[in-house]
Amino acid sequence: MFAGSENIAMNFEENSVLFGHDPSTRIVSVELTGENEVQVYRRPAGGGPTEVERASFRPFLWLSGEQEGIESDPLAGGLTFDRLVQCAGWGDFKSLQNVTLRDRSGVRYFTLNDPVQQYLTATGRTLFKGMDFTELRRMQIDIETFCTEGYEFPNAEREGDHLMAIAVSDYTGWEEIILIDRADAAKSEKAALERLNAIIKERDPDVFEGHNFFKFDLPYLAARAKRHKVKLAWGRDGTLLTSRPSRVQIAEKTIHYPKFEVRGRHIIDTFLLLQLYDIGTRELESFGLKDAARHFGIVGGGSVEGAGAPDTADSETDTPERTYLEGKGIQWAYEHDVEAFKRYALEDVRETRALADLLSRSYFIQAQIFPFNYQEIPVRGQATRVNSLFLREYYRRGHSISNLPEVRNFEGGYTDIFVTGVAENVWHCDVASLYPSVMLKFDVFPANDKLGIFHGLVADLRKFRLAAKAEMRAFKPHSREYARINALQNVFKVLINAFYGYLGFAQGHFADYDAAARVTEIGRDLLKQMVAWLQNRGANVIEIDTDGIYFVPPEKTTANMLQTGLGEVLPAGIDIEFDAKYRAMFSYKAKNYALLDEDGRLILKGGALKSRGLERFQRQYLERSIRLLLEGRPGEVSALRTEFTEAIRERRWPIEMLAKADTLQDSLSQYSKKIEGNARNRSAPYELALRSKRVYQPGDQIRYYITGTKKKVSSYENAKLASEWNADVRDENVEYYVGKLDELAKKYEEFIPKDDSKGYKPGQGELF
DNA sequence: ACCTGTGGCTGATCAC
DNA sequence: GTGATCAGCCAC
Repeated sequence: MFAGSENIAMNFEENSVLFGHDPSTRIVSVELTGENEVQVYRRPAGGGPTEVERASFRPFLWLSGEQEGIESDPLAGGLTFDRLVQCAGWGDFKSLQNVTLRDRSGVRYFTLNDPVQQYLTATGRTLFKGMDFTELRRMQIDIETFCTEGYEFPNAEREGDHLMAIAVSDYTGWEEIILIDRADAAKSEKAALERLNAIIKERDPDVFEGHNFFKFDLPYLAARAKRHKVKLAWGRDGTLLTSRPSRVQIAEKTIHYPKFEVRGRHIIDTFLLLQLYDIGTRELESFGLKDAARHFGIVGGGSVEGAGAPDTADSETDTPERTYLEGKGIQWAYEHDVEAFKRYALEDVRETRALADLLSRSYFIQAQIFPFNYQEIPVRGQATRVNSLFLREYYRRGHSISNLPEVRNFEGGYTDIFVTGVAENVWHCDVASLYPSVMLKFDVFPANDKLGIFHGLVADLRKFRLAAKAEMRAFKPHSREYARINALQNVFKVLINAFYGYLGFAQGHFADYDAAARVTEIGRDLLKQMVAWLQNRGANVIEIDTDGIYFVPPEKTTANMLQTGLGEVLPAGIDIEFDAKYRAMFSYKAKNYALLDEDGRLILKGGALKSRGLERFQRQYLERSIRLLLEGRPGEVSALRTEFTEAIRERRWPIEMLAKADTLQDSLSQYSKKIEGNARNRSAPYELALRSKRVYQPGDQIRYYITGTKKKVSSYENAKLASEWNADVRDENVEYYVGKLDELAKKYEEFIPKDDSKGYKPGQGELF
């Protein structure tokens, strides 16, 4: 099928389409260092100083058709980009792109703007091959800052603000805290920055890790270094830390940040990794270091309990330091109890290290696969990563490249709801990896993929994943080997799913919208078949979404019977899993439901039930009332409502219960422009951000609450930042919040029977 | 100098 | 009041 696919069983890395065709090992970084020179940094096996290889490099671009005066080589296969232009150096490449080609209208070409991606694509090299994650020299940095009294946020440019400490640790467990002397802050701060420089030189890390590193620690350090005229020469070739504005797409959000870079090393921000992680789980309360540590069960010392199993909300992972400093603040400790201060600061780097242990492993593996520097991997989208595999293999084979697809809309998954209300004894089944299975079973692949890369990769990745999962079972769940293989099979899983998305990716050279539409169409048909089959057997189907079905089984049925029966009507290669049974389900609307599992755990799904856009009191009310409903105690709901109403009226709650958090999507200037042009309505978070002195950027969260006395107020005119709330004044709008609770309760009223007797009629359908 | 997809629900605002 | 539109967030 394609090179490397014959002998995949023994070693994943032998698949050259996936891992690149150059077997060079132990590369830790690649940098463009001259017009036609790259430096390749290597970690010798068994340790020792980092080695540097200087390699020559010819930048290239793809062209459609021969062009006068531009030397190019032909590429096979007859696709749009059928000529390859090799340049003498980076300067020539830029001028060819920005001057020569820009002036010639109608000439089609495309380039990779990242020189490292070009080099890795052309050579087939990737980072970290032959290395284990534990060999990566990771260094964590966390700063503590002194904020002048009367100000809420630290500001590196403000007179009186300064560093209090720089805490540093690394992958070996080594730690150092560099303390700044308050009595002579200026001199001491300069010395601290110089000490940091010395540490970096001495310990030679491959990676810097920090939490909110790009938006806080690094700009702060850079600003203080500038002030003291200290050069942050952190590069492996002695060059300086640099930065430029950049952005990253995280699900529906675009986050702007200053991208910092260091030659020969990588910078990883666990804040970013945390947000990427949360796309899949959506269960994090916030993206703060402490909340994340709590969520993952990271104890103050930085160790992880239960190998990253998320903890429950009430588990106690607070350390004495946190409890001690609660209320007093770290700044107080800095001035009055320096030992407690140091312990606290060290806790931060340890937590950062533990968080990076959990979250960065998958990007380490991906750096072995994709032609990007390690730092680039998390900020590139999934489909972009897939595209890079196509480009690398087609380049290697001297094959022409397809043009970008014609973008069009296509239908997605089948979603439906048959019954609303409460049901007992609910089962769930789904099709195992629906879209990949459909692609393989029904041969749905991109039409322009002449080399058959797509088919080969999806098939191989699936085999790898199954092999990895089998291999995993040989190890203890908390062992290092288990963690390594688990991370690997997870990367494969994510990657497999990315291939379907790639079909509908506007920037994918081999994307194919007809194929994407065909995949979803087959998926919808399969689901409809399953639903019909289940209904014919007497099952009561409640809700379905894309690849899964919730239903009440017919009497005297086992999951095995259903699985066998369904298996007979569905094509081979489409496998059904009956993966869960629930005591009860509350079906509300499409994609919105609650489940009570066998252990009494409540699972909420959907924006209406658990959106971050809901105020905390609404989320708590929903959680508690739905639990009552599912546990057959609906009669207690009205008491709950009274309890909440009174708490609001008597102003008993802290503002966190009432405040709402919104993410700014647009920049403030974009917002103002839209308002002026009547392109959008005013909204409270933006109005607050505009009024605030702080600089807000897209992706920043605003927590605010509503003031006033009338139930109906326009929120953008009556909003205040949660941080401006004063517990002694208590100006939250009681009528407004009681009104919100009333509306919420009303929405669910029809599902609550008058007494605790079971067997009431749900909204529609007839379950009981 | 960035970018996987579609489907669905809700709250806020505003024109009618 | 009501419907349309937008923004934000979520399921898969």
